[in-house]
Amino acid sequence: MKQRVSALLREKFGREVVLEKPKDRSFGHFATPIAFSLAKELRQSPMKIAEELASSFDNHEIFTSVESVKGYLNFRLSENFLSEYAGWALDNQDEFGKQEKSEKILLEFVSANPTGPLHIGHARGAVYGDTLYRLAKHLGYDITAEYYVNDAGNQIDLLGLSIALYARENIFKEDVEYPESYYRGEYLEGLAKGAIQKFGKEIFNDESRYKELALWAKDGVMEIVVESLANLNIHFDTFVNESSLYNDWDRVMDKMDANDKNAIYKKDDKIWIASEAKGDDNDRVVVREDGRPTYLAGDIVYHNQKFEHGYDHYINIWGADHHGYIPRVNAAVEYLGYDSNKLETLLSQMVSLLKDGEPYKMSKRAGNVILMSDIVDEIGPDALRYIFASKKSDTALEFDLSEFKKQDSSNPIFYIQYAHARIKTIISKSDLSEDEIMSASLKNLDENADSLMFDALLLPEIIDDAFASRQVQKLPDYLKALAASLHKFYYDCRIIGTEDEAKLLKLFMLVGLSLRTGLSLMGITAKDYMTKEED
RNA sequence: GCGCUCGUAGCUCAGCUGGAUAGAGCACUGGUUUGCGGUACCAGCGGUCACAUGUUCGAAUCAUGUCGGGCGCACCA
Repeated sequence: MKQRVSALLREKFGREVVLEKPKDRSFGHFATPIAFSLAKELRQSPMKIAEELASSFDNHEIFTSVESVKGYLNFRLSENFLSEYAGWALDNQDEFGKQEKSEKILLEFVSANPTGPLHIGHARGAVYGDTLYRLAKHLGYDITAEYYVNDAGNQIDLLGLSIALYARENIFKEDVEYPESYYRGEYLEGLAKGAIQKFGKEIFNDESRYKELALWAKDGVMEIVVESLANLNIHFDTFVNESSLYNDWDRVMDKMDANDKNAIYKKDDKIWIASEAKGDDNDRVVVREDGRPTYLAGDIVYHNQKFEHGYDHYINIWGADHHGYIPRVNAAVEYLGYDSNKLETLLSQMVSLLKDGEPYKMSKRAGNVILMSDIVDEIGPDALRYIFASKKSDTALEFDLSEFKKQDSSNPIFYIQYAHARIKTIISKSDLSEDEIMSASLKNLDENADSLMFDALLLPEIIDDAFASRQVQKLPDYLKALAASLHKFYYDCRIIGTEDEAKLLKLFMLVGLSLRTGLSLMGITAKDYMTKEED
């Protein structure tokens, strides 16, 4: 809708036109301050220019009126245009808001180490990534969701050690001495018991076998991770194991060297990448004195593999504490001969939780972290997804769990669901059949109904904008506002038994379509009725 | 110290490709249809958009600086 108007104006004026939604709907559906920018070039007052422009739109098929007010140009869409568009949307519900973008995108997110269950910070990146993924799919992008499994390095050794320590202390009741860092948490119990069955209990007393133990256990951890993500309706297309990459390292080094003979050099018996020349603060070690590649080496191979698969665009979602890492990866990408502008790294910031105004306590049982699955148990997957999708991902966030447990309008996810349920309920309450409703005309609506219809039809451009700007929160913001419009309309206007019953119900179906489509893009299933929870 | 980032109502946050009186929820105060789920709706209260300077017809939005908070600054991952 907006694209249509915007394209039309671009053609008419021969330039990009800033199109905005007026704060007050009485000004019209869209507005532009173009006259202000033209004023300087034309050396005329903005008011005069706006008036002239407005009158040039006489008898236009899309607009019923184009008015100039204080230098703004306000457009009101014709009811023909709006009602036809609404009718099309209802006839083609699966197509509503879809586009046919053709880019191939690789989206990497979560990528938490396979050493323990996901915590609340991971959940944010997971929800953010999955929402982007759903938006992109809807827009027609060929997008792949990928999880990078860091199944190599120290943390894997630590996993083996941690399981052994857990088993020796808690199962065999030995006195054990804990090192400075190790993993803790309830999940170790299942792994320890599984390991006894698989290997026998001797393995816990043989340090040389801890690696073997860890390599087996990481798959079990990944199962826990994948399952907890599935509970949030999040799924991945591909998993890439870090451990599988290192045998490609020599080839990748040669590739960088071939592209730029200064890319890789030896110093102090170590191999370095000259990342400083590409904007990093320092050069970085990629192979240690003893020949073991660093983590960065793995990531270089991984990104080389990504680019060799030939996507048009790459998106990484990382925890904000990794932001200092961006320049060195970009440097490597360039040394590999690829355009680092195609690699976009988005950050997901920290989360702190409150419950009834007090800081949420980390549980000892979980290992002094807040487990994602505990929060899901507490407020449900829908509320969790809503919270993380509704806040800008790259700024720190604090939220209170209790707000999302309430069963009333103060809880946004409840509020939106209730709007959808209201629509379903009233339609089932009406004596009219679906055919009768669908054949009604959406013309001659009063101002409030027209406004509601317009709001419902905005969904496609919200989707487009939310993905293009990577600002996923625009979608929940919109849904909340649409739900508010619906509730208000419902309150103000009687529907059943009036002569406009059919057309108003059709309007409601349209609103329901937008709500349902929007929710599904957030990985949330719309409810047809609300049940009151007793606790 | 350097880099990134944030600073908007008592609280949690939107708004930031510069544009018409600065928005929402919570909290607080008061109200609502002899009707479709009051699990809703309305109104009031509350802001020098951290501060300063600059650019502009116009700045919460852009630039520079100051102050304050967070994060990062490994051959860990």
